[in-house]
Amino acid sequence: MPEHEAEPRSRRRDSAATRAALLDAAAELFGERGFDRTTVRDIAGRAGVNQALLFRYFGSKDALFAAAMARRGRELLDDSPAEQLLGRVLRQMLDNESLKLIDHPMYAVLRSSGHDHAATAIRQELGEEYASALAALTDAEDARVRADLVLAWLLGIALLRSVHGKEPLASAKPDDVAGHVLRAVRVLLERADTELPPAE
Amino acid sequence: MPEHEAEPRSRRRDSAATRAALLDAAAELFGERGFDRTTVRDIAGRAGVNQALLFRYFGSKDALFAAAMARRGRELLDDSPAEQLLGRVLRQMLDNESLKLIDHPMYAVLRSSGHDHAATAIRQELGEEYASALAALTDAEDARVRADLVLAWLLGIALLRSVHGKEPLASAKPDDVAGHVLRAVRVLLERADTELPPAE
DNA sequence: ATTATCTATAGATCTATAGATAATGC
DNA sequence: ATTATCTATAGATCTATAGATAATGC
Repeated sequence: MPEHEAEPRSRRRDSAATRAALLDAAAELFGERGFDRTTVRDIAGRAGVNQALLFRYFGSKDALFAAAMARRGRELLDDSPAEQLLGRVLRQMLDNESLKLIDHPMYAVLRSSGHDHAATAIRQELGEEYASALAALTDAEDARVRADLVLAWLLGIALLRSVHGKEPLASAKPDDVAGHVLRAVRVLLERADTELPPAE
Repeated sequence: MPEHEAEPRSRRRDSAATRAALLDAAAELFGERGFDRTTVRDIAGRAGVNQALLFRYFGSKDALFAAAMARRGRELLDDSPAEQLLGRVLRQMLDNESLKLIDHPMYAVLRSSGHDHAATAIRQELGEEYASALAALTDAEDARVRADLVLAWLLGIALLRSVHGKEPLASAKPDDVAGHVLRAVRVLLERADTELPPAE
């Protein structure tokens, strides 16, 4: 009988796999509950390992938070040309079927905001990179301010939809929402080569 | 020597004043640090009273949170006609000089989002009322979705500015920011009688 | 032999309560 | 006498660590 790779807790001793499992579990839980409401035991439990290993591999809860944010945060950013970044982020955020992106660091940011975590530097870095990409879309003098406003909108929409479940926004059709946002953002980012999502 | 009314802790025994002091302190601290990072001892300390009184007057930390949110939340809403609501909220949010509005329940919401507090019902109520007021500004079929998007933008801007201190947005001139937002929002709320703030 | 994993627990919080103390009103 | 306020502490967490156990690699 061959080994089932997918079996949750039949892993051999494998420090790399354990580290990765802890990072996955941490990203999910911090995204769902925020830093304070997530205990190291929750994380270790979801990862299927003992809670002491978390400290062995990451040193502290704070350091694990930072590591979890750093890992996933740059994915979309690195893969997208500036012109398509906004549309892609919107589509990821709004895709109701697969709310799998709940482990995107954005949610951890939303639910853990305003404290001095080790992850503060990483959060700022990511914010700067998103803002830069968006600012490149306009020639306006205050491009960075305009870009920050777009970023703020994205965060606000994620907050209201996924964190607070505000209706009717939470159940609105993704294309409709993205259409509204992209149309309004054109007013902000003048050089209007941001593409709308397909009508149907 | 006459009594100094302003002296922090020279109050006579006055349960109403103590209750009010606890509510004030709670609104401020929940707004600054969020629910989890604010301890009942912090609140009692800022109010200048013993921590046991908090439980005597409110029963639990959760109930105090709810009471603090309920008290201030409806002020601006009740005082503003729908057409001016957005502009006023923006001006309050963006006024750099007086960041006194940090005790507005919006910040407590931003910093304590996503948990099942006793205040959840009140938060939802307030959200509905703001959304209704904004939805009244347009004739569009999906007025409520559009209104939610405006609300999301306001929350996102507050989040990025006051909670994360994102630059250059945090230091941008209030009129510039408000101008951008109101201009873009016109695209969403078609019946465009939302007034811009004075140029200077 | 090495090292991944687990057991057990120290030490530091934090909410909430029971009951004592002290200031007011009749 | 009433009631606002304070003292002291129970009980429940939660992070982090020290040291024991057990699975792998040579």
